[in-house]
Amino acid sequence: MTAPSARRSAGPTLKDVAAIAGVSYRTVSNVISGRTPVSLPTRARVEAAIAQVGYRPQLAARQLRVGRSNLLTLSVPFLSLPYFAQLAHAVVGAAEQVGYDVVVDETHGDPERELRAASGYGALLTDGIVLSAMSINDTQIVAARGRTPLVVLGERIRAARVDRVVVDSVTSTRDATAHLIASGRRRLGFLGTVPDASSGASAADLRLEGFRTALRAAGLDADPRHIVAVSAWDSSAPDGDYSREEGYARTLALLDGIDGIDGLDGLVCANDMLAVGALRAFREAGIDVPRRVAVVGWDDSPESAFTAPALTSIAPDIAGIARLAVASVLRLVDDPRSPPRVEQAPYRLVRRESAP
Amino acid sequence: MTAPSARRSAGPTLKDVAAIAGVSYRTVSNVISGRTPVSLPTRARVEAAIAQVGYRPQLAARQLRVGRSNLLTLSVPFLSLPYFAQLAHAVVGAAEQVGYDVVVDETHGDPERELRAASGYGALLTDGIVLSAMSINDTQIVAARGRTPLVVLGERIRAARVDRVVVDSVTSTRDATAHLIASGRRRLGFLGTVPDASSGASAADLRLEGFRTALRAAGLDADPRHIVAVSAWDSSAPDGDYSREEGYARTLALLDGIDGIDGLDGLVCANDMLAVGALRAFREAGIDVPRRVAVVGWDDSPESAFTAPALTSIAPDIAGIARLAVASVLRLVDDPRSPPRVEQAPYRLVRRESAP
DNA sequence: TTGAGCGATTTCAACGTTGAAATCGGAGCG
DNA sequence: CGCTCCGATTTCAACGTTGAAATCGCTCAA
Repeated sequence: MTAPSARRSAGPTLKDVAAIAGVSYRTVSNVISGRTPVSLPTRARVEAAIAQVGYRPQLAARQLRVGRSNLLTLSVPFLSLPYFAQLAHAVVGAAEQVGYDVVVDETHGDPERELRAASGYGALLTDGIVLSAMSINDTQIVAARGRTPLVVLGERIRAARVDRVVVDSVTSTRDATAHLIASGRRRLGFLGTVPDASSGASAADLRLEGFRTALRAAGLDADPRHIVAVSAWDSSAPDGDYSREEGYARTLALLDGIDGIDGLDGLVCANDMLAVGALRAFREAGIDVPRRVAVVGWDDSPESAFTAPALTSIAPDIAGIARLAVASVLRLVDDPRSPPRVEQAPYRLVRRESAP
Repeated sequence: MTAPSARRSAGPTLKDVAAIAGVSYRTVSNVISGRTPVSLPTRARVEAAIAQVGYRPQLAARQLRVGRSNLLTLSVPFLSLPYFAQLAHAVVGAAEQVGYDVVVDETHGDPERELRAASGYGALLTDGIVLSAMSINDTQIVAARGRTPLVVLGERIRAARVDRVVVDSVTSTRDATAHLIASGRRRLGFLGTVPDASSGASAADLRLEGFRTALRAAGLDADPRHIVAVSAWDSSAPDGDYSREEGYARTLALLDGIDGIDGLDGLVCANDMLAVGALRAFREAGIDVPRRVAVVGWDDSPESAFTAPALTSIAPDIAGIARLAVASVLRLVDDPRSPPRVEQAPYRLVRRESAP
């Protein structure tokens, strides 16, 4: 005997409730929405009927009728990286505040998937998209963008052709670098440039720029051997290239260079994951942090207070980013022709043991 | 001048495409679904028209018609905890494999929010729910459960009244504890019981049970002072009580006891976050891990390979959990009357420096 | 006593899609 | 030459909800 073609779960509808309450189904709708006045006895009967049959509104029908889903899409490279996990946490929270749920998408940093996200996934489901892009630039985003409201996180280009929420990578990394210089470090390195030039000014590029800016301001220069790239985007890496593993491997390679670290006394990392890996490499090599080399990261990921030594890091205001992103995308939902804006979220330097 | 009542974004519909292609809108639908044969020239014209107007299917309408959304809900306590971030990553990936998107909800461990998740959120949106419950038990879940297919992650009760995917907490923690005993540890402690007895056998309780089982098997006994509870659920804690901060504070308190750690030579932690906090406390107190105290965690969170010392931990097969959970919930979607099952996901002990 | 006014309720239509079934048009066959 | 058959296409209705507007039933003022 084959399964009895369980076509629909056949939940109760407004009509079922209405039949029990002895009113028109429109009245049930009125009770639920609360926008139209309903007399007290009627409301009581309807609510009883709703409870009795266990009615639950069918959001698809509502969405079809009113043209809104109260859903947002959040697209990040890797939910498994602490920064993006924190971000998702904050976005889900911020969206909830305004009555929205969040659909999470992961791009793995894949340009094609990021473009697909920017273009709206080829279907209409959510009211807006918050995209944390890592492999595509403004031009590509503008070209791909569809009708769905879109807000992009992270910097690429100054020109405001897309709504963005950014944390100033140049200035923040300059501050972090200046902090090292102020504490007497003179031979600084940078870990985490991305060799792929095609994508334009990535966050890593901007952080490197901030690094150089601080050096220049102090009349210093960086040894090119101390500017360390991570590998290009690789879909096979489970967490991309801004990983602890990558930081560990690159730092080991740096130490294995013919001259060893050759006087390096400070290392600025493009993010905390790389810094965590670097810390381990230094620890294994018996290089004392911060005595011999000071290390700073970027993200202030939750584990940074617990690494050995605890990691000095740039702490972006992730909750602020999330709030701004959600507010921006909802502004676009309300008025699609609202001109693009770039919002800045604050950051601060959190000093811990690795660069006191 | 007020905004021109931007009622709908007015995207093109099947009818618009049909008008341009000179066919009925049903034919356009046929082209898109690909289930009904369409002649080559017609298909070409339709596809051109689709591209021309930038048509994108309205998922709400499809969902209303066919009764499915191809959406799943994942409900976790905190996306900001690595374990749940990993889980979300894995669930999103597993869902994508079968054509589903994932709506993420966070309960903060709040029993009310967990019940709301179990009951299906009072509205019909997604086809099924994967719930990682931390504060409610099987009985409560069964009582609250609504029509929406539900799969629960984590153990509570053996009786299979709800579909579950579990990793055996008792056995795995027994293994971890036995590993400490095998390496010569005799005075073991456990960090992370939850004092709240009302909720029944939580994961922490089961892990404690595994801990005791291993001791008993070795003819050992635990000093009650070495069984350390974390605080009860507290909505104000940003990451709940299984946090690095909590592990740090509780371990410090343990060290501050009148007798200090009093011979403690091994510590089993209910999860990696607590262990990371404990490692820091030991480090600050100058207590060598693993020489003086060996430490094991549970989760094998990504940072555990990079802590100082690297953390020995139980590694649940998170990808496996996710696959089983998605498969289970989809089985329920297909056949709501399918009897509840409990699926076991494997785990392994990953030996690192903290307990070699 | 009647009509205006108003809160409560109902009627009607539409949102965009797909399952089911009807229709169309040409190829193949007796 | 007419009939059947079958692939291609269209027609029809329905999914469950809400905006807009119509209607109902009452109170109150003239």
